[in-house]
Amino acid sequence: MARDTRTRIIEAALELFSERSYHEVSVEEIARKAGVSKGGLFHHFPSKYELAKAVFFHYLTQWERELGEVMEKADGPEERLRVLVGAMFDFVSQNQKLYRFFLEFYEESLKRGEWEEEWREMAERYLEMIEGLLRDAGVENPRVRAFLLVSLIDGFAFDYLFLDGNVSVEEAKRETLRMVLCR
Amino acid sequence: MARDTRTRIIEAALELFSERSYHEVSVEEIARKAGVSKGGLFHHFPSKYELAKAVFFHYLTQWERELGEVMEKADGPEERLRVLVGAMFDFVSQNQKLYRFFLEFYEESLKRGEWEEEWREMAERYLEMIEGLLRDAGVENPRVRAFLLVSLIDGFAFDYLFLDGNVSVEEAKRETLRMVLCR
Amino acid sequence: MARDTRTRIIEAALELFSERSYHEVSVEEIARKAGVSKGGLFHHFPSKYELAKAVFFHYLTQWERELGEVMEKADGPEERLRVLVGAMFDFVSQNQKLYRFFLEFYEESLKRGEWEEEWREMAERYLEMIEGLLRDAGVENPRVRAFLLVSLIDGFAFDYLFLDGNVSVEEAKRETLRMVLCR
Amino acid sequence: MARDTRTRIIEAALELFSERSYHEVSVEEIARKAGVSKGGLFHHFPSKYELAKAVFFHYLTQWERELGEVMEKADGPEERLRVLVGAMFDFVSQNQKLYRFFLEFYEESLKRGEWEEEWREMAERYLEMIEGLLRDAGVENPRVRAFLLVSLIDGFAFDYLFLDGNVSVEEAKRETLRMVLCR
DNA sequence: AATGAATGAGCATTCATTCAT
DNA sequence: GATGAATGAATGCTCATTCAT
Repeated sequence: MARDTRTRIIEAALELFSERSYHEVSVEEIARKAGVSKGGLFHHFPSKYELAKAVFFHYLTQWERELGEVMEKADGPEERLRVLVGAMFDFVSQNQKLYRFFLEFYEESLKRGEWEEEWREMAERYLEMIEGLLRDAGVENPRVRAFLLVSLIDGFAFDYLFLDGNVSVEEAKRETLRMVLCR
Repeated sequence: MARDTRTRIIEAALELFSERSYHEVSVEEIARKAGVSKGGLFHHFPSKYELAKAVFFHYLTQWERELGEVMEKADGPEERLRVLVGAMFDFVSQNQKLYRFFLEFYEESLKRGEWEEEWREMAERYLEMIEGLLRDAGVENPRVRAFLLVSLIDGFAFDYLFLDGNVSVEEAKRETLRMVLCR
Repeated sequence: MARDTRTRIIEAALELFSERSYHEVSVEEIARKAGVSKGGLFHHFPSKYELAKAVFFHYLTQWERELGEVMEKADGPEERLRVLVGAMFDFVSQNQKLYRFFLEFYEESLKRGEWEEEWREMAERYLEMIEGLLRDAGVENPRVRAFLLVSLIDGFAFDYLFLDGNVSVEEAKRETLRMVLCR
Repeated sequence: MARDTRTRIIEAALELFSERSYHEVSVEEIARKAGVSKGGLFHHFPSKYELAKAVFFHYLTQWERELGEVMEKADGPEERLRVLVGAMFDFVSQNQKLYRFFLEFYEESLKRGEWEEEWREMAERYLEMIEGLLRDAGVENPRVRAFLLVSLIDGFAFDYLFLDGNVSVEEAKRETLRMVLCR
């Protein structure tokens, strides 16, 4: 029951955070959508920020699991990279607004001076994984390229939101892969 | 005199919007910093949003002018592209937070259903300019690449803010250019 | 107009703080009583606590003025002491609840770590004045007695509130004076 | 077992009420400190106020017992008075904040319109005891003096909290005794 | 042009208390 | 006896905006 409510709240929050920004969504609204009272929500999460954190981790974990599954099936660095880039673009374009929430929460936590270590480590792990793939694929400067690939995806999430229709996701995947593997 | 006050407000707003997010900066604060009363500010700008718009255009215009000047001195598409990419990275890394405001305002205007023709045209002009350079440089799929280049820069602005130290801007310029020109 | 509102708020606050405790009186209530909106109240005072501070000083100043006037008319240390003790008891018994607010605010400021020099000095000045009178009257240990006299008044304010009917203020004045001047 | 929990709750509550004010200490906090659930606490006490009442009586009883023991050993009214005053000052200065809780609870109960009778009787008994000692010691107006002595102690509890360092407790005892016995 | 007093809706959070289990 | 999930009312405070002067 408790677990249920908690999950219901997280899901309601995610749905709302995906539509509007962190500051635009009120706790009241989340509670209403989850079918709990405001007090009930605060019984499960000590603050709006902590709720956002829970939402973030809930879906980050899920995303990491999905990514892992997809990549296991791929052979060789280039193929794995292709799968990775494909998954990243798919995620970004299918969860446009959710991605925005991720970036937004990222910032909010920075502002609170929380967590710098954890973020850095998480980002580092992520970057190193991509760097490894690029190195195995024989790319020069794999570190820099890994960083730029991540930037490209993050920026795409942003721009695709506003400029969509201009470019197809499939084309974007293909060109990105070509660019990133360029010798 | 009127002109002066207006400009002073815009400058104060920019400074604050460069440090904290749109919603975190209050009109009161902007007015105080500009040395005007709140009423005075609203005399010049009908709303906070319109002020943000003015700030945005003020600096966008300036940025376009600067970019134009720099690019005029460059010969040939590749050289011009090099100059352009260099200028974009410089701007982004030297005005990290300001860039965030640009993206933020971009969104705010979307929310208001104000993504008017004017803006689309601006973005289109920007993309076309880059697309033209890439085409002249003999790159395949110049349209997609132009979009991805812009995405890369936007994402870099975001990520560089949090992950800086990982990658040098100069290296980022070089690799980006190599990738974007990759045949 | 502004001054008017400010004063009206202070007066409304005082009236309420005299009836119920600091934490029991809500800002909303004060605003309503003063005929202002909550926002209006916060325009004049940045926080509930700062409003309380203003109330405190408003009446402290008034009390000091009144006390000064009364004491000027008295000759000789004993006579001045008699007048002082009389005024203190009168104030305390005529403004029972107000006195409670003073003590309460005193505490609140302590809690905020705001017991600044200013306050210590005020208390010191007060104690020294009484100490001086007692010394001039030839009392031993005038410092300790001054402190105990103040304590007695403060405690009387408290106890008189609950136990009144037991003791007449006039008798209390007379005995207090006798005790404090005891050789 | 039931008894144990009850006592544990009372002790936890006292400890917290000694540090912060009645309204600042939450039921949740008391429960946590006592190692009970909130529901468990409410199982033993129907409301926060009733818990406070229990705390109050628990310690009042203890205090009366201790005071009784100490005074039994003293001979003659003056000696007994000396012991009493000494014990009162010691208690007040060693349990500064606890004393505040007593006064605070006193008020809270007044506010609830509860108990006026009981308080009055308790206070009456207390005052009469002191009055008796003073009368036996040959003091004039023993009733008024008893009241003023109690006021002095109550006020001292308050002021000592803020102005300590100014006066030593031992000196305060001595002077108080001298004053109260003054003929 | 400019001031700043005033508004009102909105927000995150707290907390004593209830109740099904 | 005991738990802890849930409630709902209350609270201090923020802020873009309006308007009389």
